[in-house]
Amino acid sequence: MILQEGFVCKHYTFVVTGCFKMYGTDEKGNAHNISFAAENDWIADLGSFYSEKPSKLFIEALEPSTILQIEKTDLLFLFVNVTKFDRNFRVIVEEKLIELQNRLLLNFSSNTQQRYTVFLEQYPNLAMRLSNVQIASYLGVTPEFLSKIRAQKPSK
Amino acid sequence: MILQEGFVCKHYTFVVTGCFKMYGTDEKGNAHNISFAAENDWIADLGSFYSEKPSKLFIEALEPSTILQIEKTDLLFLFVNVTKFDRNFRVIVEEKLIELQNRLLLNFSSNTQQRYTVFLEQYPNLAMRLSNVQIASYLGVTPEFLSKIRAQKPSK
DNA sequence: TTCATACCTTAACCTACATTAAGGCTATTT
DNA sequence: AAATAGCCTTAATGTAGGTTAAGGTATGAA
Repeated sequence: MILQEGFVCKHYTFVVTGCFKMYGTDEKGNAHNISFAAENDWIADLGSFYSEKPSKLFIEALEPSTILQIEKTDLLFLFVNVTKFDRNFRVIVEEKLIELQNRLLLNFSSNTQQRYTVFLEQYPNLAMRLSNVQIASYLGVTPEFLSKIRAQKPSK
Repeated sequence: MILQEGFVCKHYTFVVTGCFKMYGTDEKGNAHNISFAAENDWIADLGSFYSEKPSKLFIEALEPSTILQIEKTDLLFLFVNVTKFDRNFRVIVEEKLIELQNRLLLNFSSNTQQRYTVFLEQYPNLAMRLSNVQIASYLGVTPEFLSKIRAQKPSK
């Protein structure tokens, strides 16, 4: 667990090996996965990281993992002194924005069956290594309902 | 209408005055608002803009508006030659990512009543100038259901 | 071996929201 | 003044997905 609700997100984390989930909880205590991060991906609650306000999110390992972390002051130093870093982090964040925008649209405009199919196509590696509990939480449905969906599919 | 589904998003658009919506449609033809952009905000389908693939989204004015637009080649020129631009656009995109992430979590973890209340608090200006049809499409519900929600609230 | 824990599935019933259809209000056009 | 077109509302009926509860399976520990 590298970030807990109520604490400030102090690090931008780079995943070397393993896999993490970032999630929030509702008033009933149900967890909702916002995103996953596996090898060579970055993860942080950017809102909390920059504002230094308590986060509403958790970031937690799903497997034994190795990571690299950078603090805000060090990252800001790099942004100011090594211009390439602005570039690289701009591109990283742009990609995440595009991904999230597609996901929001998909959430609005398709049913769980379709969203599950897209997930399997888009992240075959994650689909293999994650439990259906985690995938259901990412799709925004209960594990029970995902199970129903899977039963309907004759597929692989 | 500055972007249509099926066309490549050729410009990053800055809104000087007025208001725009970016939306996608589902197979039944219903529109779903991804985001709004009013004065001093940027809007583009970044996925299409960078990949130069046809967009799945529309960007359309909701009011008579004035805008400034920059093309990809010109923006890339600025990124390479004026280092401040990487910085500024990184920050802009980070803010949008944070906003979208909050919204995704809200969509997962609260009901329409709560999402509507948050929208009113977060964007009081937009709430005033947009029709309920547009707000419903942003919240991900039908105008009929939004109407029911509003009837339950004794509020302003 | 037995027990514990975590995950997956099934099924009956329930709820939030969609769908359809209708009617009213306001603004603009003719 | 009448007609058209958007927008908002109400209400009935329908459906995707949630809830609850139970049982099944795999893994690992004692």
